[in-house]
Amino acid sequence: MTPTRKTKQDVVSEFRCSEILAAARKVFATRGFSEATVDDIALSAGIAKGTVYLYFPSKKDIYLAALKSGLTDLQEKTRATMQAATGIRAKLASFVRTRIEYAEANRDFIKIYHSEFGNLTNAAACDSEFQQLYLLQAKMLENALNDAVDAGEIRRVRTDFTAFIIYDMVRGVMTQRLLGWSTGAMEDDIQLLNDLIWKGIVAA
Amino acid sequence: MTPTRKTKQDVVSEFRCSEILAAARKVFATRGFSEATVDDIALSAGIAKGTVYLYFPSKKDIYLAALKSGLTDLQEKTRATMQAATGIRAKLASFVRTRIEYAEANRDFIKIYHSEFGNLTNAAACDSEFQQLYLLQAKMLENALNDAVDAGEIRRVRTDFTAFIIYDMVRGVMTQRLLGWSTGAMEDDIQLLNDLIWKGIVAA
Amino acid sequence: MTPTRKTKQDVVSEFRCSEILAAARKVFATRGFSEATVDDIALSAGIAKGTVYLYFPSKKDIYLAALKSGLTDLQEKTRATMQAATGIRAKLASFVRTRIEYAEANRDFIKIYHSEFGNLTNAAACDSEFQQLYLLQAKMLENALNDAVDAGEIRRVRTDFTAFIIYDMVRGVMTQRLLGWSTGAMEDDIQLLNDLIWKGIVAA
Amino acid sequence: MTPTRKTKQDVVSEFRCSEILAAARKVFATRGFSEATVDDIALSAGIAKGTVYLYFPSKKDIYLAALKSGLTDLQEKTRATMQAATGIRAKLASFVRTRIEYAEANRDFIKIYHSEFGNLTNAAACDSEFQQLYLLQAKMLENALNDAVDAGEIRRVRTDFTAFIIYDMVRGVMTQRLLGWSTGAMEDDIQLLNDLIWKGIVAA
DNA sequence: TATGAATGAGGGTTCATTCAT
DNA sequence: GATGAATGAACCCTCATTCAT
Repeated sequence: MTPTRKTKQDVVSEFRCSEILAAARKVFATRGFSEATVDDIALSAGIAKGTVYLYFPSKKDIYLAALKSGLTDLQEKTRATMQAATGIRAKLASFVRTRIEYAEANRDFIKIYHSEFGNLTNAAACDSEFQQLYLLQAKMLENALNDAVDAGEIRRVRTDFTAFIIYDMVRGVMTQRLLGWSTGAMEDDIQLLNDLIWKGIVAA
Repeated sequence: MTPTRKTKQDVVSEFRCSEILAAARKVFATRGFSEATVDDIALSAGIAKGTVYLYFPSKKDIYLAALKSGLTDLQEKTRATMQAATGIRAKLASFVRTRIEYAEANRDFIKIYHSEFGNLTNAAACDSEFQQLYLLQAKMLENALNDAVDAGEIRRVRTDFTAFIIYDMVRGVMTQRLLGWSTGAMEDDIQLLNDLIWKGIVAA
Repeated sequence: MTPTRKTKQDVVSEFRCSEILAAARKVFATRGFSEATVDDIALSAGIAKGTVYLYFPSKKDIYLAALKSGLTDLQEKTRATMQAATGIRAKLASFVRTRIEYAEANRDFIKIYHSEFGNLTNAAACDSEFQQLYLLQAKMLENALNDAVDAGEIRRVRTDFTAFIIYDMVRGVMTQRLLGWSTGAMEDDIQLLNDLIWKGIVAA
Repeated sequence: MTPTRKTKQDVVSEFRCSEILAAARKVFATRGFSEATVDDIALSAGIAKGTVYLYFPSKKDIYLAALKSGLTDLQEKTRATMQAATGIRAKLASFVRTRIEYAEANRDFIKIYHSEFGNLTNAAACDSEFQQLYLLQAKMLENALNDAVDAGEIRRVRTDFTAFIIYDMVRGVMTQRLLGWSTGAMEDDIQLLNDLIWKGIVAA
């Protein structure tokens, strides 16, 4: 009936791809790109090495696909929840909560994500599309901040700069929690982070 | 009791080491650890590959030494300026300024530093002493915050958590500037960052 | 005694075989044995890779079959036209014309043929039946030459040696024409080659 | 004294290169390019695989170097003896003798040479400089023939075509002898070949 | 019979490390 | 100490062959 029906082949193929990507995320998260071998990934996915190459043309492509799929997913979830929220305070809270919850549920991806972010200054990454994907994350915040400034909700600040800083605050909390450095419950961390973003360090 | 007088050999040896480390920082910053070769480093240092191994037992050790020396340096400079400052606001401002100025002057090191920080969750880094070195950075902040809370300078917050967040805000600005993403002058960035740390996003 | 009647299966099977061999000749001629993949051949034959293995047990066997079928064909055509000719001069002319025309019409096969001939000294080819097939080609010439010597048509020479040389002269012209190195029309080349075989270089 | 004195390094380096090339010729002659492995060559040269890559950037380059050095050598020897000979008959005899003796003394190289010649029609070889090197061989003959025609020593023929044919006659004899197909002594083969080139098949 | 996804052995190449000079 | 040639382990990727459907 529906014209774009997936064939059984497509379903199997997609399944294999996602299996490989899941295995890849685990391996890359543990070993990093360079230390990970394609054999590791294949083994972890329970398939033979050659099979991996039926679905991805190179190790680098596996890595990028793993990164991109997670990045797109996170990006979309963030966008959706921010859009659903009303007012800058709620929007910022949505940004914070969505991402910290996502990190909790996708630890392997977040490790790769942050690792790659740390390497953003390498020659290899500089001309890649990934800088753009990263910038996009901050841009969402910036747009929300711009609207809030226009609406008089918050004071006038350099919104691009502020957006990055909020982005980094959230990233830092993700890392703390990933490494088990945070002593608090996730809800406490979220609330405190919201608080700091909103009120700053100083006493009210 | 003979004081630890440096022999001429020691001086030459130290000089070679620092030359190699400087070259290594440049190479690692450009290529990343895995893509960098010992030949690259030797070439950049103007010596032969074998000579490198007279001063460092392995490539990994060069990397760690480059990281450690920079980290210790940054740590010490931060500590000193914070100690010289009076009051939490001044201390935080010292933390911010010292680090952002350091990043501006030591771009190669900061690239390695941030790259490694991104990989902190890798198996390789997990059991290393480097987690401790990173934690130490935040600990300085935490201590200052604790003092300030005790003195009633700022409201009572989870100081460990807050310290990390401030640390990450500063790290984020370093990255922005390193990548040329920041549109402002360094002084403006420093001031705005101080402002945001102190007052938060919302209008005062 | 039932004659060897071909079943429908046999016909289909033979057809598939010849299709695969035709595709194989094209691919092997273009890429050479090692660079050609079974996938290339299957694709060129318009069938799936697995299907190839229903008709040939291995890549090497496809190659040998392609070589052998062409070789047998060429051999038979050469034999027939030489037999039909009367007198050594006419027989040699038949040999020359048949082969050069065949090369013109079966470029793919000739490429493989000459390539394999060049590899005749390789360990792989040495113990094969192909040396015999090659020798057979020259043997036809040798027999004709022997008859001519016996009949007093030509002077007494080492006919085995001479046969090889004539064989090589023809092969050389095939190659020239295949590579587009010959500046003349085919008929001119044939005539001149006959001339040189018969009269040698020196002026009559 | 002489400014372009070879350092010891250079001598050792050249020696290694020639050792590797000698080993490569043996291996390539036995197995052919594709079946030969770099390990085979290294083993045959008595060095480690990695060492090969200190002297040649790739397997292909080893092959081409082996081919080129032999080809240049053969070319130069042929040129020199032809130049020293007076009259077309002597020049042709020089061409024949030089090459057949060379083949006898450099069997490994000749195997590669003829194998490569057989592959000349492959896509890979078509745009290479090697076609030119091959053409050069025939060109020497062609020039000599042109001079002879001008001097009235021989009848007027298409000298380019004739040159190729003589070239192929010699090549054929080389192959015969390499394969042990020739029943005669080398001197006999040389004389008979000269004879056939000069007088043709027919009785004088 | 036909398919094409899956396999895994094999090879070219790199590069950290060693060691004779 | 300084050198850089030599080593060989390790890894990415290819592709002939198999086999479940």
